[in-house]
Amino acid sequence: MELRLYDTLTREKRVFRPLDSARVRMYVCGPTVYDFAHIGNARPVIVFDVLFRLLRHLYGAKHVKYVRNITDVDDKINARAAERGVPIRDLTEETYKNFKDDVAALGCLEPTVEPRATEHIAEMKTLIERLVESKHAYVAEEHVLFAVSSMPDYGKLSNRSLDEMIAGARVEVAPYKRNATDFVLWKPSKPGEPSWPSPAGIKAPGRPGWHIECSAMSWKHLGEVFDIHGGGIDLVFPHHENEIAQSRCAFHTGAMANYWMHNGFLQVEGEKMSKSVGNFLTINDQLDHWGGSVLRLNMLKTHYRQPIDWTQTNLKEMGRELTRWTDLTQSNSEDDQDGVRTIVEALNDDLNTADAITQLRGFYKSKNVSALRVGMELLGLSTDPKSIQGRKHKRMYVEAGHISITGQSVQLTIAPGSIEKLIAARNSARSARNFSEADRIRDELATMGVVLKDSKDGTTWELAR
RNA sequence: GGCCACGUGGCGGAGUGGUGACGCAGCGGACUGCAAAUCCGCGUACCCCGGUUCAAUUCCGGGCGUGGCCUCCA
Repeated sequence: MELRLYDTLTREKRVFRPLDSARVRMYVCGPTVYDFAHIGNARPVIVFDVLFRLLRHLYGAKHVKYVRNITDVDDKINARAAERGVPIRDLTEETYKNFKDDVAALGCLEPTVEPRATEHIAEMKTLIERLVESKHAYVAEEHVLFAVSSMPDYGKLSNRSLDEMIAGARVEVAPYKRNATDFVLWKPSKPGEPSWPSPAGIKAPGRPGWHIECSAMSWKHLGEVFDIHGGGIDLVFPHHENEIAQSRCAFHTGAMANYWMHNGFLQVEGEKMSKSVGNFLTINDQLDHWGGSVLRLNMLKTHYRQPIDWTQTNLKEMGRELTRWTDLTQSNSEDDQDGVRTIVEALNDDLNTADAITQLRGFYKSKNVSALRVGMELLGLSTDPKSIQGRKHKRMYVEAGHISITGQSVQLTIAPGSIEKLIAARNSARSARNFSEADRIRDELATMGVVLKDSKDGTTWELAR
């Protein structure tokens, strides 16, 4: 089956055909760097990482360009920097670094380019000048505004008409706007706010509006029209709608991107995630409790367009399932391309990761080690057993006769040699049918986190999960 | 209020106009001194009401519920 993707604009699954198969181009809206990214932010990052991996597989790694921007100029950033009394640049750099660490822990490849808004002011101004020249934008009170009425099919992506939007407008309309739905391309900066010389003959220094940066960065790195544009479903309106308006009107094209993909929202324990409810989960915090692969698997077990409920129960379940898989992948195996083919087949159907995971379960059940391993790798899931536990959880691993510990240092209460001695003692008690002594030793080991497994080939042990 | 999604067994979660995916839990069994782990087996679900159809969980309409957007939030 060929790759088919659901396109928000046409509201249907369509066979994916890149404009240029030697250069598949994808743009995804990245974070605004003012605070730790939350678990909801992780969804598009993971989902589009899977798509990136799939496209690399289908078209070759060198033929796919994935651009994910960093928004480092924004009112929330200004506010947070002022609140903390730190320079804006320090805040955005620190936050970006944290984001990068989080995303790497989630098993995501780095995008081909990670452009920053502040490094594309020139491109934004060029776009704004063009829009003003072609009467798609106008200057009013030192702002530049996009004239929505200049674009007949504005609203197509979010499927809303101008009349509806005007009727439904709940915000008070700024007096300098010609039309209630016109949006800001450039606005004046107050003293202390980041500012640049303004375009369109405006004397006062200013800064860009929210939407123009993505039009500028996608243009710079991918061209006027490209293949895929992705992001969270909440960005459909107004952000993506406005990006389309800016780019299409600036370049006089019929489309900005050929496929618009949007991931669904996430809830936490059945409730909307919000700081006031107190269930606001950052990626960083979740990584304390779970390895990145567990978070990733938990995210991918639901199709990307479906809503997802982020719960402890599910995370536990995924942690256990992943443990079984990673344990199995430690055994030797021959290369097996069936695994890749099967997973690609599942993903080709609009990135059906849930089905892909079902296929992995089949590989596990049939003990197809190689297929399981390559399948997991294609989904970006680590096959390393150490990737299960979070940073705060200590787990010991027995490797080549040594015990190694992940996470912070722990007090070793027993050495591997002593474990062997206790097992021997227990086994002699068992052969003497002294089961109370045998069970006592087993319990003693259990309190140290050592779990015994009796098989006909003898007794083995592992650390409690 | 307007627009848009979603509603599947105890839980999670695919999918389909007509043979009950898959995982967890649960139950039964094998193995075991007993466990643990593992393996085998077991489940007639598709929010409600209409309509279309030989046949609907799947299509259409209405209702209810949940969520999202309409305020620079993935």
